[in-house]
Amino acid sequence: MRIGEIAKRSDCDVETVRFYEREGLLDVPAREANGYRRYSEMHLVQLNFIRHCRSLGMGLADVRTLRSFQANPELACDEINQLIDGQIARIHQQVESLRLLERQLHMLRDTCHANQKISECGIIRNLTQAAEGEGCSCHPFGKPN
Amino acid sequence: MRIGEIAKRSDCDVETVRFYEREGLLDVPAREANGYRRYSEMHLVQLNFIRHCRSLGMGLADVRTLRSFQANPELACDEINQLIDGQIARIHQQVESLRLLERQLHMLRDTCHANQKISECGIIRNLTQAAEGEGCSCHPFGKPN
DNA sequence: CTTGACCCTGTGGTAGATACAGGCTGTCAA
DNA sequence: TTGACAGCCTGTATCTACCACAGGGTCAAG
Repeated sequence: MRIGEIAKRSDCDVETVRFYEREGLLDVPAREANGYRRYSEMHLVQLNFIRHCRSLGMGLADVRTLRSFQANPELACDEINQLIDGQIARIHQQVESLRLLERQLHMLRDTCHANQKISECGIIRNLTQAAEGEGCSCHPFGKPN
Repeated sequence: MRIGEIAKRSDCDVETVRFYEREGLLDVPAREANGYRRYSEMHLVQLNFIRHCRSLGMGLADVRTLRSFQANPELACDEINQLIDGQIARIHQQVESLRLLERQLHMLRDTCHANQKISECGIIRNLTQAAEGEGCSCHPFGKPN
């Protein structure tokens, strides 16, 4: 199949397929006489594997690692477990900080309900006061990373 | 104060301060005779405001918008509410999809506990099978964005 | 007089794509 | 036959929000 078809069948962009090839994640395909890429079913499996890992939030470096593990089936799978555990920890961490963020935003939002002038807007006042180090009426803000 | 001090007092990097200036988020400071940037307390408030918004997960475009609102206190604050509401929706969305992701990763992790060979590893098998379109023993995987 | 901590500009890199520019190939209809 | 249009090619630039240099200037202390 050609690049347009494999892209459609794996639900991603044509440019993304070429990008994965450049990155060494997807095997280099054969070429037709006119220079067009010619993909096999194996490429489709590879591409779906990559997209699946990406949908689990893994970075391309992790995908590369998993693919090399696949290529060496005699190795022990401790490293795979570690990789997945690391991924779980990262995601958990992200969830926690985003939930905190969500609560902070709700509190901020509650400081302004009515349609009033900006000079009286609780949100702007809140954000500005925090910036002036005068504390904040709705919560103790965290520092950016 | 000089750039090193304002950076330290707003808990960010010197390069980041120059970056905000280039991006037009932080007012251009005066210069000393030797060319060094000279900041006032006003700049510190501006910088803290930016860092505070960033800590709430807002993008620099939103910060720019908020700063322009600050500069026009006679406007109604409907737009500010919309901006914050949009931010809340984005964060909520992110939390939800990450929580789903976390559950999926836990299920995936549960398919491999023992120290065994990769050829028998449930994780690799799971990821590969999903890629082959044979379904997945632990859950229905979502597609990447 | 040298060391070391600052500061300057400018450029390039990160992740994971996305979006062209500019050009070739292939197929269909008028 | 000609023209339109979709699809493919390479290569480069763009995006976010910075971080990390290189290569150089400035300044106070020892």
